[in-house]
Amino acid sequence: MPDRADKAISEFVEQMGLIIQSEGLPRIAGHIVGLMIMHEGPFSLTQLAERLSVSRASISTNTRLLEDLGVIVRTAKPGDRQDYFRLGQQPYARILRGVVRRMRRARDVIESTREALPEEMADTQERLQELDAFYEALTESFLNVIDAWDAERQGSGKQKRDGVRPSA
Amino acid sequence: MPDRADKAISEFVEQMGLIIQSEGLPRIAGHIVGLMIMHEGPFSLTQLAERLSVSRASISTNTRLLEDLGVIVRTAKPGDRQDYFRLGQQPYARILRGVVRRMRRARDVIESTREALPEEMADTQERLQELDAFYEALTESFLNVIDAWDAERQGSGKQKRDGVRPSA
DNA sequence: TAGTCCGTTCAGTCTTGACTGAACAAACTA
DNA sequence: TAGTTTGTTCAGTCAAGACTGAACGGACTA
Repeated sequence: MPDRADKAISEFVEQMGLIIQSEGLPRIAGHIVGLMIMHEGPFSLTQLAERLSVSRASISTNTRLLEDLGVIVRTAKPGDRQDYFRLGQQPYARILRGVVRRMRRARDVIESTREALPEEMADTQERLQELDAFYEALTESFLNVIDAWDAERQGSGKQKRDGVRPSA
Repeated sequence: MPDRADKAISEFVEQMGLIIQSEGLPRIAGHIVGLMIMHEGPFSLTQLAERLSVSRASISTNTRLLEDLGVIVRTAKPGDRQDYFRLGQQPYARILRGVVRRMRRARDVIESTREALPEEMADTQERLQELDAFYEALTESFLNVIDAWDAERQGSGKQKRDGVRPSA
């Protein structure tokens, strides 16, 4: 493999750390995802720790986190006691779902604030309403992207839902 | 004003700090925006510092930041040497534009990585392509929300653009 | 001119949370 | 049984960056 490619790969892994970090996840989680995009794997916990030069404790914590998000999956090899990890299905959509959850929580805050306000504060109510509408539009837009992604990539599934979606 | 409303207001300001923080901005910036949603203002720098119980230095830094983003605007009162601040037009869309900028930078990383990889790594290329396509879909979706918002709220402007947008 | 009011900037402090090392439990091996 | 291997957990360390206090420059006033 040419030198240039090697450098590009390690740089990509590094950068994915920063990108993921800006989505609110630990940097090492990004490194793991980045490495798995570069090399299909699967990787054992020890391999990940060595390859990324971080402690096994960190890998354990972050693989657990990514596993909970559904971004990576834990697999096994017959006759091998180690756990192995590789990217799951639609890993990026999974990360996006986390963002949607955050927005839902924000809307809860907005809603409960509105309820507690007296009617006199009409203009405040209006500004809150506007903020809420913005979040709603954004959420809707996100879910559409996720759906389209599912429908297109999931293969034969044909999982596409219709326009109205369950709000829960 | 009833006690309950008071409590709801300060809690909202507090929560907006956390929400904005999760978008990668300082907490105090969120407090400022939250306060301005609750009370139209405008507020002077000193008023903001007192109301939020933080130093004037912090307010100066964060108003500057929000002003650069276009989220708030600096205004003046005749015969008053102080600067005053209030929410700008489409403040939420402005914040979103920052997110779009981040995604554009991520796509640059992806693109330059792909260029540096040899053709042998076909499956890696494919995974990168998939990640890039995801970002593209997301960016497109964001810009649609922003456009729709502009068109609807900007008033009579009728600024809505057609489907294809300038990629720069 | 001296004095006051503003906003900005910068060095330093402090808080948050990522990361590590070590201890541990469970599952296996000899 | 004792000894490995493997993954997890937790107290402690460390680094990034938000926030503060103090000093500064510019604009105004008397």
